[in-house]
Amino acid sequence: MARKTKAEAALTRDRIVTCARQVFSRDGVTNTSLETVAKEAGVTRGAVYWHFRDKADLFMAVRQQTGTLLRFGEIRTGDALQRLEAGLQSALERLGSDRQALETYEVMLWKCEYVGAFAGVRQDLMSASTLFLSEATELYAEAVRMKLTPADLDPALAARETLCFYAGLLKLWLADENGVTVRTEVRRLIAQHLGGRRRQKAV
Amino acid sequence: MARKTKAEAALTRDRIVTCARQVFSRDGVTNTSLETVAKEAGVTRGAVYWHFRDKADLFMAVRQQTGTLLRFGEIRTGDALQRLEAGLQSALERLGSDRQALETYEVMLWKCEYVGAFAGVRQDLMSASTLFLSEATELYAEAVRMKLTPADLDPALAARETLCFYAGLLKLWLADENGVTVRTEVRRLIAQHLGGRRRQKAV
DNA sequence: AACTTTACATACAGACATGTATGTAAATCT
DNA sequence: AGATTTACATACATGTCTGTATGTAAAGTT
Repeated sequence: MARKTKAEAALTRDRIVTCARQVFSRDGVTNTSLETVAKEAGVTRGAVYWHFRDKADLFMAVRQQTGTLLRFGEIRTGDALQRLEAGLQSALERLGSDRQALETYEVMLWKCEYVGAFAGVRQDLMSASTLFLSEATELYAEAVRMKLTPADLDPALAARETLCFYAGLLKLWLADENGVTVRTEVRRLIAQHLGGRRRQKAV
Repeated sequence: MARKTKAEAALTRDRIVTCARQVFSRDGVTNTSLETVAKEAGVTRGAVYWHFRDKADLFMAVRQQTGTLLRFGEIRTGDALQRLEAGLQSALERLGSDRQALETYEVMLWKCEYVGAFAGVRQDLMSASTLFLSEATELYAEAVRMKLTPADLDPALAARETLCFYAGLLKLWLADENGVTVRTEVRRLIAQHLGGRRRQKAV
């Protein structure tokens, strides 16, 4: 068969990643054969093995193609607590509107077994958590300095609690297709979570 | 081979479930063959297929053998907020001390793909969430009645936030083998989460 | 223009998993 | 005590997946 140009090859690679994401999110990572991914992408396993070492490698590419859902750095308006809230809100909104992000997180949180070659990926996720923690801790520290919160709020601890809240919210949101637990209340939930940090007026 | 008595058969079944849990938590559900489980339990696949219809059925048995981690009903001392806190604390403590519970939740949260025959299991988990919500909502409602919280606290919403917190905490706790995110701070985290609900003294 | 490398498709070999069918000796039932 | 069922072990039939080796025609290089 005719050899493709570099640009065409890049497109092929991208198609493989996109199809892998879709198939993974439908059938689960382990249950997906590279043959299925290849067929979906209109190529053979040869192409898949050319672009990726194995399934784990392909999975990494899926993650990278989507990137990070939550970036506090992109939020620039409002006080520290508002920026925290806006960060969470925009992450969850993206889940609802961005199909690629939805599929990727569905795979990562519900359709993947973090075992063997994938155990490293879990470490990766924990690194993301660490990053979240440092950003959120900094924001909470700023909130304390600005006296937005009670003075005794521990920024690191608050950040950890927010991380737990966020991790659980993501996972439950994805599973809550019928809107019985959290999906219909995301906005209020996030607002409440951050609102609880804010200094109370009185008793 | 000699037929076993009913009691012996029950022991065999139990051994299979126990070994399945261990192997699942080591290799992941999908990557585990029933042959491996059988060998580990000192039987053949024949025994496994006698006691369980297929792997999904066996997985259900693993879950049932361990049961629920969190039971607010068992907590009887303290006010409503304290009972909520004690429930969460005891659940997390059990993860640290009860190896069976640890393995089971490790499988459910990190080593299982909720796809195909397992999609139903995810619905099951959501039912558990619903149960959590109704219990927690009731406790928060009681807390409001007893004026332990600000009067405008919405019990249902607070319960949902606590559910998210709990779900994320479980998942992160399991992944945090090095204690870099939440494992070393669980007690304080839970205390803080519930403490945040309590009516503030003053500003 | 010849040479080399790329981007795949095709072919091959081996391993492994699943479900079912069948065999069987002892436990349980009547 | 004989008939029946149980609790498995064994055997079979089949499908599937992986990794690699090899082929190839055009893209890219010198």
